[in-house]
Amino acid sequence: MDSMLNKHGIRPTKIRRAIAELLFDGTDKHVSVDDVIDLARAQKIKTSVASVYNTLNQFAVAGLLRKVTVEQGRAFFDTNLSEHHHFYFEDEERLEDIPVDAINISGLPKLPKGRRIKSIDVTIRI
Amino acid sequence: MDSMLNKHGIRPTKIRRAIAELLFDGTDKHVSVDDVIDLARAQKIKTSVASVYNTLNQFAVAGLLRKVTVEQGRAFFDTNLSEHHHFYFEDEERLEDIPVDAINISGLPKLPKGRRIKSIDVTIRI
DNA sequence: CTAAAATTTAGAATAATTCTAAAAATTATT
DNA sequence: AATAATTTTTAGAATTATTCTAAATTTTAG
Repeated sequence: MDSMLNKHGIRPTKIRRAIAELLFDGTDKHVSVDDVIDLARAQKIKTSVASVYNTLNQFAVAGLLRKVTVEQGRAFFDTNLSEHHHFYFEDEERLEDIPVDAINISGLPKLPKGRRIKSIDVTIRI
Repeated sequence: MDSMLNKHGIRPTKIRRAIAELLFDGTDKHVSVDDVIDLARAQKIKTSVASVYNTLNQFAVAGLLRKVTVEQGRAFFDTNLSEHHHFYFEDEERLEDIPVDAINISGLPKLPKGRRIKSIDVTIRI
């Protein structure tokens, strides 16, 4: 786990390691800040709201998580870093991955001068 | 303007008419709540923050506006109701339309049981 | 082992939005 | 038109998610 953090330029500390272990267990997840606070509490990890925010945002900036915004208000953090899309279940306020090859996108528009693509987000609201 | 509101099941009142006139002038716009408050102030329309929120949300539910969420925090309301996609200029916090035929999407994934598509949102962050 | 630097934290601050309940406007009824 | 009933608007309080602050703690470096 430390080498994973190091590889992304993040110093492994106790809470970063603990949160990384909650999240990177090999399964794809879409967690909110509250989800992580609950998970941490369940594992008796003593931490603070501010630290969870700090850590998740650091992970996102470092490329360990993908931040997904589908609604004003709550942000989700996605542990699946490979290219993919999302279903958003509006009534359940829940995301689900769509494999990249389930949607075929071709012919991107020309970009405004001096711009490059940071990401392409496809969300199907259902 | 009244007939437009009536057609969408919205009773035309003074502020609804005033906000509708600010927004539906034939040009496509992406406005935030603050933008509308500023526009209204510039036109000497006397209204309140709560009313702008109420009105924009009513318009969105009624299908007169499309609510677009690209960042946690601020919501945008899009006056372009025809099918299209968006560039999001992250540094400027600004949206720009992408014509529907500039991106070719084919082969949608199968939906979970009992679900139907409410919308497909494609955002290219640049 | 100690000093310096970085991280964590509790609680305050902020920002966008929603809620509340009273006032005003609109619509319906006489 | 006058009055009653209903709907809308509003100011300000409340809520929610998030960020900030500055002190305490942990981690790293010497």
